[in-house]
Amino acid sequence: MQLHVNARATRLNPDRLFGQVAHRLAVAIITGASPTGALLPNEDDLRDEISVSRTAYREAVKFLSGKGLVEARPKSGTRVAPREAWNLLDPYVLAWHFEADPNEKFIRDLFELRLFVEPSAARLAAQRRSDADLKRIEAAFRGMVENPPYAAPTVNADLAFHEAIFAATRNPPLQCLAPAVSATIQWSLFLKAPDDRFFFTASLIDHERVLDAIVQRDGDLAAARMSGLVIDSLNSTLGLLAARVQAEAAKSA
Amino acid sequence: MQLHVNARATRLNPDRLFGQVAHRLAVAIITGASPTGALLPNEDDLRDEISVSRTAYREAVKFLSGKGLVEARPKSGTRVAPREAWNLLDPYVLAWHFEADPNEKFIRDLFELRLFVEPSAARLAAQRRSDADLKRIEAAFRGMVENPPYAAPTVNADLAFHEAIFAATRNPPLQCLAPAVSATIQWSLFLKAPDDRFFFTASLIDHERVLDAIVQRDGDLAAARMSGLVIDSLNSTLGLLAARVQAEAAKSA
DNA sequence: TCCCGGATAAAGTCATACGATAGAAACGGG
DNA sequence: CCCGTTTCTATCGTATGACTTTATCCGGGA
Repeated sequence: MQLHVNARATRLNPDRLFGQVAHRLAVAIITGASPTGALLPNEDDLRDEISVSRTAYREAVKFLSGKGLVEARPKSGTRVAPREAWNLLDPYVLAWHFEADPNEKFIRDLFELRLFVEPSAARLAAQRRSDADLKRIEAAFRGMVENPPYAAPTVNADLAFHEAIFAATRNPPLQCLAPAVSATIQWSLFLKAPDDRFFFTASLIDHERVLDAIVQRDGDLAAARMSGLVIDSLNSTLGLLAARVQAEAAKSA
Repeated sequence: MQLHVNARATRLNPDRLFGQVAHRLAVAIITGASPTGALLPNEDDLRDEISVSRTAYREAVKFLSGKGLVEARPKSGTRVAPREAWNLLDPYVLAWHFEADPNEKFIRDLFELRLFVEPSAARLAAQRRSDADLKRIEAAFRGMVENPPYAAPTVNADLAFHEAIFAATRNPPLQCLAPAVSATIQWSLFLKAPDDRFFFTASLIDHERVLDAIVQRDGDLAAARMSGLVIDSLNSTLGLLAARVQAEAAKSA
């Protein structure tokens, strides 16, 4: 599974060897191909499997250990950490999930988190936004309107819209949740049939209503409308997931 | 500044050399001693400052780059990344902040985030908790009651209480915010005069009321009471911060 | 049976070398 | 004198082999 759109720099530079190794290991872990507790290929044995030096391999492991994906201990080896230890909100970890099949529970959980956070973020944005913030949000919205539905620039504008709202909250830790929101949006658009105009139009209206509330500096209204947006997006995404599951069941039957 | 309590394993093993280097660099970055865009000590020059091989140094940099603290590019050097790129919700990044002076804005921002998230988490916990979840939450509460105020076991029990609530939500991405909540608690207790019994008793009552709502499986009540708990904690912490600032101003005058 | 200590395997650290690349400086043409 | 091109060089990236440290395992002795 490959995502065609990837707005932020949440992807390791593929030119770098260590990045390729990290990506490979991470995807194996997240998809479950390497289950919890599994030993990673021994640092020496690994040279046989993929031709890469210990240096590059070790740097990749260090990178992953910082995200809680692996644990290395002398003598016992380097093992896949239990999922509870993973930093699921890390931008890289979120991005690596796109390489795996869609996990309905995970996507629901992300939407649930989003539903808790993003309306509050919209409230703060409405209250605290500067004119520059507003310009940025408006520009993103215009990008959604003026480009063809589901095209790459449109998706990027959608992501930029939500990111701009987070930026307007002036709360850096809160802003760190923007990648999680982006992930739900990308999942939603990834699952969608690219000719589904109905949802796109509805989504556009949802966005416009949020923007309007932020223009008015009406925090409560912005929060309420953002809730509506997220719920609409969740419902349509869950519908798509169900359809996908059904289609796959029919195909294998 | 040194925090005496550190419940989770959010601290790099200090026995490992690479961990010491990473810690040192991270603290320098977070305190602002190494400002944005500053070049990190050259990989070769660094050997003069602290006697460490390139290997250990590079692994430390890789570790930090995964958290957005630094950016390494061939030739141009390894530079401190802009703060917007930092993953402020990463457990390590949160922990490293304790090595710097308290940053009021940052602590306020964390509390703000907590106020958005934790009441919702409490609601879910009340709705979804298993008996085992409840046992865990109750055990943590007992740990707060039965140990002396502000002692290490008490603090750990406090952290465990909130972590258990997150665990009961059955939402792994949401659980990843537990370290951020823990950080606010640790800041609050760090700033507090260790003989302040008044706040401790009030906090205990707040916790008991939340626990009671979870026992009753009353989601709305749990959310409301958790809001109260967080707000009480925020207010007392801000008071302590103000007192601290005042004391320092008086001392320097 | 339990405890202690050595063997051992794996990660951790070091030193060195070479390759690749982007920026800087030197150079040359207009 | 200015600007584009070339060359140079500093710095990161990768590779390799040796040595150190650490934790587990296992066997011997009390």
